[in-house]
Amino acid sequence: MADRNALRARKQPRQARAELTRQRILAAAAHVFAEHGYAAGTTNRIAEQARISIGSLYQYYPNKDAILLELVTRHLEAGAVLLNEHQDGEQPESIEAIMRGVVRAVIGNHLDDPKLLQVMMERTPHAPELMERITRYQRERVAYTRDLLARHSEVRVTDVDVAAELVVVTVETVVHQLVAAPCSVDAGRLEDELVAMVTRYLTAV
Amino acid sequence: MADRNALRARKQPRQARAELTRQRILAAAAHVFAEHGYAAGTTNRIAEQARISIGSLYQYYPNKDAILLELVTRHLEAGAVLLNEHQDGEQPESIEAIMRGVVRAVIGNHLDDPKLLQVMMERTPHAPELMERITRYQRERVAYTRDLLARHSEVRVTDVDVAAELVVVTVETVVHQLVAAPCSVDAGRLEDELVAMVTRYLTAV
DNA sequence: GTCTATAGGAAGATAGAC
DNA sequence: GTCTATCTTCCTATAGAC
Repeated sequence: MADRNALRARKQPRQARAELTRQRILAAAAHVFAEHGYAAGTTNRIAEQARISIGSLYQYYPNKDAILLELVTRHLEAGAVLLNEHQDGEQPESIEAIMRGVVRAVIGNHLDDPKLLQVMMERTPHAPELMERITRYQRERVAYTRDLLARHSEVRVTDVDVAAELVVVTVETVVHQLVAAPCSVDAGRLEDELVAMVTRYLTAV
Repeated sequence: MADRNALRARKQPRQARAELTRQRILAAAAHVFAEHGYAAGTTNRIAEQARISIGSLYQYYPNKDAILLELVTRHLEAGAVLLNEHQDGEQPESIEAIMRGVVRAVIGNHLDDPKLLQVMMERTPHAPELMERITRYQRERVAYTRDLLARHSEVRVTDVDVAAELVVVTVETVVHQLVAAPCSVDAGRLEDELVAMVTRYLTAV
């Protein structure tokens, strides 16, 4: 009994430290990838930024892609959380209000680190596991949007499948562009107009 | 006189051959980049595909990025040509017809090699010359679109600057996505709906 | 002008001491 | 469990023969 407690007392701190180290590596990787890109964001630099040795890094992650994969996974999870938060207000809303919520959520999830997002996007075609995860996430969002459009009385489009695909792709990619490239016109205005565009598309007579 | 003609006779074939070799290198590079990506699309592979030695390749291009830069330049030029072709029919057209022409032109310019396009996009943030060229091209298209919207009587948007930026970004990025990722729904339908979306946005009362 | 051979350098990942 | 030192690999670019 006393032995078991002693064992637990020793083991738990170790696992907690390990989890903390993983977090440090992820945070360091996010920083390094954002600053240098994927190729120049070397594992040595990541280890240095995390203040651990390169040998230790490879004890927590088997290779460089695995680090990026976990970053992407967390990014998608955060996105899902933001979207669900907004869905929780279940009162019947206008299409415009719903679309504004979606656009805000997507912007919110991308705003903190646009350059890291760039790296994720540029690496996706080359890492099958990454590709598969992002594709699946996108499919879920399209399916959810399809149901939303099918149910909502304001929606006038003939083919909800095509419309859902178009709306999801449009919001995602346009937001990517807008947060990545600080363009000449005001960002707030562009948000308004993006919402207006998809709303008019979905509700036009 | 005879000497000059002899010189010309010798020189011209050489320049023609040289230009041909450059073309071969570009074609090979397009193929290799599309198949392997930028990093794994090595200069050795490009030379091999072009059936010349690596040493010869470096006599025509100073480095790897210069090859990609010329590919991008030609891609943008081809895009400009396609867009201008459609503008030549100067009869007053509906916004929908104009937008359909633009979307068709962008799709046409991207359809032949979506994967090469991916490589161009992924490399752009890391090569300043590339970035600058693409940014300039985009600015020109936004300016042109702004004037078009300002003149056209069907257009109802309040701020043509914001609208032009949004429309250009939307068409470009959505088309990129759609040609890159063969998605579940029909491509032709998506083209129609993309046209419908921007048209309804621009002409909504 | 085209080639072969290689310099020169950097990156990912591992071995083995502690 | 963490570190240092290094192995292996591979790429860009060049030198120098022909």
